[in-house]
Amino acid sequence: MNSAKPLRADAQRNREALLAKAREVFDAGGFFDLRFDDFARLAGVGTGTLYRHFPTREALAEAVYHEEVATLCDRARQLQATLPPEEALATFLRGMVGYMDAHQGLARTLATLMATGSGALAEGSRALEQAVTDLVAAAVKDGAVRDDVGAGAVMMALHGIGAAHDRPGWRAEADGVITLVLDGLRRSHSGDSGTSTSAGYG
Amino acid sequence: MNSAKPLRADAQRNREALLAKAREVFDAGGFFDLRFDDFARLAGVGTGTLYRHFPTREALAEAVYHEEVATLCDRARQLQATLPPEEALATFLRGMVGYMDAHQGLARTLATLMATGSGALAEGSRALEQAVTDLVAAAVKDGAVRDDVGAGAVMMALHGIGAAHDRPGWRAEADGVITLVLDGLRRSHSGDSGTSTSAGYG
DNA sequence: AATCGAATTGGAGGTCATCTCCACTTCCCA
DNA sequence: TGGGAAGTGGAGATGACCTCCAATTCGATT
Repeated sequence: MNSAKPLRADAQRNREALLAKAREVFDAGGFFDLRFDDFARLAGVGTGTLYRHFPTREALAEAVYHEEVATLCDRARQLQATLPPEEALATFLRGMVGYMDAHQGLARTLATLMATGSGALAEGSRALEQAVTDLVAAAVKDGAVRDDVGAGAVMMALHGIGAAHDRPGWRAEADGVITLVLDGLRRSHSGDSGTSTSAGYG
Repeated sequence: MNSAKPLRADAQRNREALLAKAREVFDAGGFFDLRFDDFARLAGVGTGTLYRHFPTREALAEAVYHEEVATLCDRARQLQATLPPEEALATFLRGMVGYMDAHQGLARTLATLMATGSGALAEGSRALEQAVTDLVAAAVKDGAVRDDVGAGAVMMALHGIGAAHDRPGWRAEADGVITLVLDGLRRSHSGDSGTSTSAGYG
């Protein structure tokens, strides 16, 4: 996956400096308020260098995001290996909220990128989604969770939590969403939840 | 609420033209791909006029959004007046999904504006949230719905649904989220849902 | 260690969307 | 119908984004 070309020493150094500064700015939440040119200066390189390493703002975000996602995915696998399925899922989702709480700036940045539809996060998103899908699948197989609602719904809920990072009572409400999702998932697939599709808006 | 100054006839006409064209572009989903100046031309007015009426892109969005939200809020009140609380809530949420499905471009635009944190939607958001809050409150009072998770959580879920408008299986997954939320809400507030807050990420 | 080709740098300047400004036009009241 | 206030629109200033290439730095070779 990560291949092709051994970077020269100074290039490597600059790349590192850019990533480090980017992570810093991300967590501060000011990623989109900063002129991209100024960001280069902040990191101590010229604009040309910045653009050489990261052709767009999104590419830079993707690079940072990548590491974070890798951490989260590892955590998911670890939970899945050590806890009963339902508990693994619950712990992971609760943990995601905690993670976002601790990295609000990142959450904001990601939400913006998502909404912008940049597509730069496609790979990372897929990785995270795969982790969630696996957790849900295991819980379903275990019989602990209904099978008529896909993991995509859980992703949407997480997405909403991240996107709403700036609401006043964020943490409590985010925990509330997770509670609803988990309790909703646990409910044995009883007949009528009223999945009728037409309500006449329009 | 809408007060202060009686617009001159031509001004009124231009304003109308701008709003009409805006609604058109919104639903087509291309609101952010269009140069703002070109939009003025599209509507048949000069850029100066556009900026006079709507100082920013967001202001224009807000103006369009306003009418849509009013419709939705009316619908909510109507449901609340004619259906039992729980059913009113369920019908409203299902209806929201249907509405977004029918207005995907609008959904995308709103999601982008939300994430951008423009704040332009603050008023409309509050109105919608009030409607949801009322629906939930009624259902809680009726005993049909748990009282330990606020309406904010439901808003977050809706937010997530809107923000993810471009996912492949959107409609099915969106319905899934609503199902989870409704079933989660119905569940009698049983002791442990594991609302522990620290899972050791960050 | 000194040389040289190749990789990398960095910032000056081109490009383009946003927004302002004001000379002109349109409207409406007396 | 005339006067003046309200509104118009587009030319051009502003500023962010990105490209390009002369100068520099690296590291392999002798």
